[in-house]
Amino acid sequence: MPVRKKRGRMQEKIEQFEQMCRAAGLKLTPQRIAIYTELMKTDSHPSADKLYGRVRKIFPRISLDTVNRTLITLSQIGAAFVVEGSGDPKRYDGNVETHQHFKCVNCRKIYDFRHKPYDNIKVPPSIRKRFDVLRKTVYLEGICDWCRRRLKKKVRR
Amino acid sequence: MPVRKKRGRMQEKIEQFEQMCRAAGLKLTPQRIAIYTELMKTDSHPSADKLYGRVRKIFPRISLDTVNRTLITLSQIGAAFVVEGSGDPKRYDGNVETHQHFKCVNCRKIYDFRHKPYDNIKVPPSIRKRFDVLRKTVYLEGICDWCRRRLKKKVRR
DNA sequence: CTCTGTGCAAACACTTTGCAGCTAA
DNA sequence: TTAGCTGCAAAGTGTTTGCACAGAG
Repeated sequence: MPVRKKRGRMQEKIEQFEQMCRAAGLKLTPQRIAIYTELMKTDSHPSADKLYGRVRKIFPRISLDTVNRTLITLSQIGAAFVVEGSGDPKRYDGNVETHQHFKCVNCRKIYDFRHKPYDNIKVPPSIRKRFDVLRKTVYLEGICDWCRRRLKKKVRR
Repeated sequence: MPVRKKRGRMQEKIEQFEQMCRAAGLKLTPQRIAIYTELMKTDSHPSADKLYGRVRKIFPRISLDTVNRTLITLSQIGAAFVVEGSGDPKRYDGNVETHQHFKCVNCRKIYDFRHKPYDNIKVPPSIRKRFDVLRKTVYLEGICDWCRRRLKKKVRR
């Protein structure tokens, strides 16, 4: 894979990102672009702090807060997302029988559900060979009925 | 459902728990049993702090640290588990195309993978009716090959 | 009696918020 | 010009650790 092509793809992504920002009425600050670029350059699912370390090499005066706020913004416009579940304090489940979770991103409540077809999800061989899989689950995220009703009432923020 | 039966099931669970503790060489302290009991009484996936609040009604002198440590112990012997992903700082993913995650519980690294059959997971109607599902994914957890090799070397801690 | 488990206190890690000044549009 | 964004500082929230004593086995 020629470097040429790689650089081209990144350029393309950044242009798309700029469009997303404009569409959402967001300003294109150099910090924002730098954070987005660094996030796109890795597949290691970095935390805000990790990214901060990388972006700082280019922008020594950037603050961690900006990184944090920018990442929240990115996930709001769909340019990135928060890895499932991360960011919550540890939560425990005493039900060790097979079941799945739906988590409301608004109120953070977790609803249990059981759906038979999910019980027998097959782990692909490529994974099974490389890793010891201890747990597998289907994870759904969204807005729960209770929040949906509440959010509708205060439509215009 | 008669109270009789409910109490019976709880009793049964606690006895099983006591056996698990003995099998693991753990002492049966009243605090441990109280924490386990409270966790079993709910399906709300409480955090350590939430449980602390409840257990304290019975054990006013218990400390939050004990609750934290006990919950870790419970998940180590398989009497409970940590809800997927929770407990990590927020981590971000810039790859918005469909893919899945495997997370190593030891080093916390998250590996991307793509498994076509997982792309078209059908959300059960009961969920679709109640909730707005914004994201669905299969989540795998275990030990990665790198950690497995390292862990084997220091077998007897 | 012994060694695990507990409570306390302090340190640590991560995130959020308010504010004043800066800057992209 | 001006709304949105940034950097700084401080506070908030959750977790971890070291230590001395207590209590289960």
